[in-house]
Amino acid sequence: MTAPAEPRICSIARTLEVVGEKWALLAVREVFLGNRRFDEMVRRTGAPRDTLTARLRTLVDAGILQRQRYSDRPQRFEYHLTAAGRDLYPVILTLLRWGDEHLAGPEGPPLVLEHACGHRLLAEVTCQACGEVVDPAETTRRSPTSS
Amino acid sequence: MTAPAEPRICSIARTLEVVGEKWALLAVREVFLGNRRFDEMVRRTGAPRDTLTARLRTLVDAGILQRQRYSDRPQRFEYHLTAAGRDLYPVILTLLRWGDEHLAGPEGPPLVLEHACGHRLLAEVTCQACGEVVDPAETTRRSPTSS
DNA sequence: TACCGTGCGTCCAGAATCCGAACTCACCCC
DNA sequence: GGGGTGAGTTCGGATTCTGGACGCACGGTA
Repeated sequence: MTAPAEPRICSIARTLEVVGEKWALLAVREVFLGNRRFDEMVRRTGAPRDTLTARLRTLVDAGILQRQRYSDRPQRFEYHLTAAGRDLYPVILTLLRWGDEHLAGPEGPPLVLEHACGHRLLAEVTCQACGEVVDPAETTRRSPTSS
Repeated sequence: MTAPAEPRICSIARTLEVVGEKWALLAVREVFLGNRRFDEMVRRTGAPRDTLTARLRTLVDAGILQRQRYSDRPQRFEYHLTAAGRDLYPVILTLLRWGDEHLAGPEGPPLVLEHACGHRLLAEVTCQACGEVVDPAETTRRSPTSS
C-alpha cells in the first residue's frame, strides 16, 4: 500500500495560494513603487492585460489591494495597498535581495533602494525576540498545540 | 500612438522567474524541513509527481538545489540546498510570517519555528546598515549608475 | 459634428502548464 | 515467485496563460 498524501498545513502554502501566481507579486511591486493604474502596471510588468486584470481581482479579494475610484466619469480606479498589502514589503524585499545577490549581471543590481538612514538598503531577517540574524541551522520547529 | 512597453529590469522579476512557479518554493520548504527525497516531497507538498519532477529540475539548473546520489544500485538521489538555496531562507520566512499573520485560523499558525534564542521565531526585515526595522515609507529608490 | 487619443478593461483562440491516475523499472526481502 | 519501495515517466484531459484585437466612455479639438 502506498503512503497517503499528507500535504502540510502551512502558512507558506497558504500565502503562495494568494500571492504565488505569476505576476501577482510584480503587480504588488508596482504599487509599492507608486504605479497604481492599470495601464502603467501593464507597461512596467509586461503582464498580459487579461492576466493582470485577473491578478488584481485576486489581490483585491484577498485584501491585499484596494480599488479606489479617482474619477467618476469616466469611472477610473487606482489600486492602493491595504495594511495586509504593506505587510508584504518584507517578502518583496527578500526576493529583491536574493535576486541582487544571485542573479545580478556585471553591471550590478538594477534597482537600488535607499533606506532613510542614508545608506543603501541591505535587508536581513532578524529574530524579533533576540535581535539576531536568523540562520536556518539555528531554528527548530515545534508542533503547534495539537488541539 | 500607444505607449511602448518597458518592463522593469528588476531583481524581483528575475527571482520570480526562477522560484515563482507553482510548487517551487514548497519544494524548497521541504528541503529546509529535512525532506530530501522525491516521494516524501510529493506526499508533503501535494504537488503532482510530474510537476515536481519539472520543478526540481528547474531548481537544480538554477543552482538552488543539488542532486546527490545516496544509493548506487538502484540509483537514488536526494536534493540538498546549495549556498544560493540556503539564501532563500529569508524569503521562505517572510512568506511564512505573512501567512501566520493574515491567514491563520483561530487555532493559530500551523507550523511554529523556534529560534536558537529559545523564543518563538519572529522574523523581521531590518536594514543591515543601521539596524532599524524597514518601513516601506522610509525607503527611496535610486537609479543605478546608469552606465 | 466628426475625429483622435487615452484609460481600462473584455473576448477569443491557441499555446503552455497542470493535473491525477496508471504504468515502468530496478531493486530488496521473504 | 510475490510483495513492497523509491523515483520517476506517460497519458489524456482540464486549467491557465498569452497576445492581439476589440469595446466603451469619455475629453479635447477643429
